[in-house]
Amino acid sequence: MPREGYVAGADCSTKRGSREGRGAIVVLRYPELEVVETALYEGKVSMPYIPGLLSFRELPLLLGAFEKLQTRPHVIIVDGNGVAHPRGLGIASHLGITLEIPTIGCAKSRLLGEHLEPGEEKGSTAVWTEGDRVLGKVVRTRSGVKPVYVSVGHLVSLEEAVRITLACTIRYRLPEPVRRAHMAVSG
DNA sequence: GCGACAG
DNA sequence: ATCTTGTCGC
Repeated sequence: MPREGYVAGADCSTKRGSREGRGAIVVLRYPELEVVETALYEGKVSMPYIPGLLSFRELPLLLGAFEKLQTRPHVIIVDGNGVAHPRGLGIASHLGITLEIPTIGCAKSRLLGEHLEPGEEKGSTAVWTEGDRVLGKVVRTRSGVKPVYVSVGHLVSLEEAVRITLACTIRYRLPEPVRRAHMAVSG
């Protein structure tokens, strides 16, 4: 990720009791964080949600949204995990490998592993591990608010992942790119 | 058998 | 993820 460029956020939503799903990728100018493009895709999901198999359900929706995108982002922050996965292949990593674009995993809750509670101050982090393996970092993006789980997706270091995540977070818990993508699929 | 479990 | 009212706090 250059000092300046395009950061994107990716997220999905699905209707309950239906196979209808939506995937969105929103591109923002970095470091200004102004939205420059929003791509929304609607399609059917073919799998139920099963912990560890999220990609089978949501990756097609994200790829559908990406195909509509005109701007090629330098990095994509995905709502979900990267290498912090039972097989080391969460949806963020899967998307990055498929597109050959750097990605970061940013989950709202823990799929596996252990960690200490990060400090209450914005910017505080705690190492997130599974046995001897480092899964990522638990990051406090806002003071006094539940932290997010950041992990390497693809072609980015954990340090860069955390740095970019914090640089993209202004006044909400979730980094702007992911928050905008969430708004696009649900709001 | 019991508890955990991204979205 | 989705359902779903009021409520606590800046």
